[in-house]
Amino acid sequence: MGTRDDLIEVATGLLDAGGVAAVTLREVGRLAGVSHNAPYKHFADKQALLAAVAARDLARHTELIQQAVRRKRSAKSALSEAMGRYIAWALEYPERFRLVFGRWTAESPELTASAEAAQAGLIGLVEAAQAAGALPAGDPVRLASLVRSVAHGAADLAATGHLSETGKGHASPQQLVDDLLAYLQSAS
Amino acid sequence: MGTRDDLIEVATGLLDAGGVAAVTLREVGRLAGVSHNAPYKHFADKQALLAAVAARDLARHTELIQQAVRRKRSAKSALSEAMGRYIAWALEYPERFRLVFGRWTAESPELTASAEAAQAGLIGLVEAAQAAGALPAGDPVRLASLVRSVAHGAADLAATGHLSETGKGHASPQQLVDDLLAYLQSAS
DNA sequence: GTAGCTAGGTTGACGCTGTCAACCTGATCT
DNA sequence: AGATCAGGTTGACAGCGTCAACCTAGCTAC
Repeated sequence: MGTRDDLIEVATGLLDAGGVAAVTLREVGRLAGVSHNAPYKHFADKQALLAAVAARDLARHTELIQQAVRRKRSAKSALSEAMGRYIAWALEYPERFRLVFGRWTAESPELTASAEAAQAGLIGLVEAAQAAGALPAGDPVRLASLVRSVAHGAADLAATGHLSETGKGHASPQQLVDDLLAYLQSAS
Repeated sequence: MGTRDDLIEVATGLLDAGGVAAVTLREVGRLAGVSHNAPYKHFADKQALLAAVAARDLARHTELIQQAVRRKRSAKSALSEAMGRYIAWALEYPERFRLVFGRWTAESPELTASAEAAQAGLIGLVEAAQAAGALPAGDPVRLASLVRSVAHGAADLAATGHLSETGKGHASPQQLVDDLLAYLQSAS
């Protein structure tokens, strides 16, 4: 039971339970039933293990979004749902979210590939929405960045508790994204 | 030279230089010319030291934004500049930015006070822009959250290198904010 | 003026961590 | 059969956060 995937699995559990600080190579080994140094046979580094966790999670999540999107008819509601899933993921697994979108010192090719695939999918959605008249014309890459920034920023602020600081008037991240899409439509 | 403010200063330097992992109580003490345990006379915890760093930085930065905004005439350009400073800060001191807007386990009253002041200032800017017809009507709190989400999301993505992943078509965070403001104006 | 309190500093220890080095073992290839 | 090697082991090391105990200068109360 000391396979590479086992270690990733165990590390993911620890990450969810206690944040990135709780992911310790020794504990990962212990929970996987191997010695404290066994992880070094699969990962050069603690960073490398975390990168593998992030890459697997990002890839799975990206695919999940794309599956859900394929079932939608309206380009606008597909965009909304894609961002909704992004946000829901960030709120349900904030530690994974923070890990995936944190600073990567050693670039993992696995990770960047996943990220690029996600980005490309989003741009496709934006182009479809533009063709349907739900979004204004203009560089779809730039428009996609705008939509993504709102979703990412709202999700991050919400996940860290910095959105509801005023106490009331609390708009959910999903509502903020939908607000943006509505404003964009009325500006197109 | 082992005063509380000295320790905060030293910790901030370490944070900028090598990330939050490089901030070690022992090194802080060493650089401040005191023993490895002296920081415990001023801070209960490493967390408490980091909270103090974040609180001071957030307060200074918030005031810097408000000063700059007071000099502006147009509400819209004031909003743009406020968000611009927010973004510039995030890009220049990404580690401080990440620290300030990360998850806070032990809530520091200093910190939440600063954050609330910043939020209130932004809401005031939005209301002024609405009165000037540069932003659509609607709940100013919600609109402020939207603007803040874009700025925060774009800044975070840019600071972590996740915005320019497509290689080209790179819109700067500031451009994204201005795009949003332009769309909002044409939708008002 | 002296006794006592206290803020701030010190040394030393503890367990935990990431990481390195050395050694072992069973399967696979020649 | 012998070599290679992926994968696992134990043991060590320095650095970390933290706790406990002790020290000391300066202020306060009497």
